Amino acid sequence: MLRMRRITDQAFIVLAEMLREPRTVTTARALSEATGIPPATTAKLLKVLQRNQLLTSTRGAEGGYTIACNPSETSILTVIEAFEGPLGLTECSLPGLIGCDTHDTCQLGPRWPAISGAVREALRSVTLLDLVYGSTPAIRPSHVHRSTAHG
Amino acid sequence: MLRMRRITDQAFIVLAEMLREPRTVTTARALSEATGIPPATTAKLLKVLQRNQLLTSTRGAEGGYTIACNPSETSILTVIEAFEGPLGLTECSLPGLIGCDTHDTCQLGPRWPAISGAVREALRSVTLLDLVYGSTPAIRPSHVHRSTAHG
DNA sequence: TTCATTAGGACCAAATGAGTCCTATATAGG
DNA sequence: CCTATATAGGACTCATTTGGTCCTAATGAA
Repeated sequence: MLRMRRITDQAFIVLAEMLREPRTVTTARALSEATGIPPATTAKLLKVLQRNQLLTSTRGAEGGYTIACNPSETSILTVIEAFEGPLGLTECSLPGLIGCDTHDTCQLGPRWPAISGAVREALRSVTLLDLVYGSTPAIRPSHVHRSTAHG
Repeated sequence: MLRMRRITDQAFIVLAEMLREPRTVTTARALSEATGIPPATTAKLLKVLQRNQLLTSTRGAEGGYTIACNPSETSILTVIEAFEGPLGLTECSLPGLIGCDTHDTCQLGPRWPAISGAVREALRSVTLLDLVYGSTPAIRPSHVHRSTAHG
């Protein structure tokens, strides 16, 4: 399903903080203090990022976390899917899922994957670097409407 | 926040069912039976659609619901926002919201709205008609990758 | 050995969500 | 005017999810 929980949001905040000094080893505690996110939550979220190869970790004294990915090549979709699982708009559109409860009666099977694909693409087109230092517009103007809705 | 609950999914199923015979008045009960969605849930969801001007309702005997929008001009974003509220990727990016808890420390304020905009645009580009009878590709090929992820 | 630090769970309380149900209101038809 | 049929709008319940905490094991530097 299409969702983004608070912890994913917090992961971006932590990543943004880490990207201020890439290559540096930072402890969970330090990141918690820098961002204001509760220590235990910060620790939990860092483990997820580590398990998904976005960070490397070193245990023990002088240990901590380091950015393990190239921020200009890592899309925010990667981060989102690390926390939320594969992004689909509905249960039906999840890859590998054959059918949901109402699958036999429902009419809208075939289109969802295309729509999910479009959303996925929008998220894939934004890198971590864009997110933090939004210099290059990774999103082409034609996709972004600055007009009415979120003015 | 970015999310889509089951009830929104079910709303699309109900809408798809109604679109088979636009202009017809259908009762909640009939729609429930046709789709397999529990009657009370169907009723609830129809009320939301009605309140958002996507359907018109007639009370009393011979009453029911009718499609009130042009399916080829109504985007699925309209339906999603009817149920989920304004679509934003994070709390920060919600229009009108000044700041979240971590706002002062967090680095990624300015970019979120653009990203949300891109997702919103992807959803806005698909109409109800596309969804049900997916004839015209409302999503331009460049946005839809058919390749790896949801094969 | 000791202390700092991550790994990986189990655990809990609060919030959220799906689904139900009840009462009020409106309408067609006899 | 009465009755049966529908929607309107909530309140309510139960299960699940989620944010957050905590505990124990493993690891590494000094």
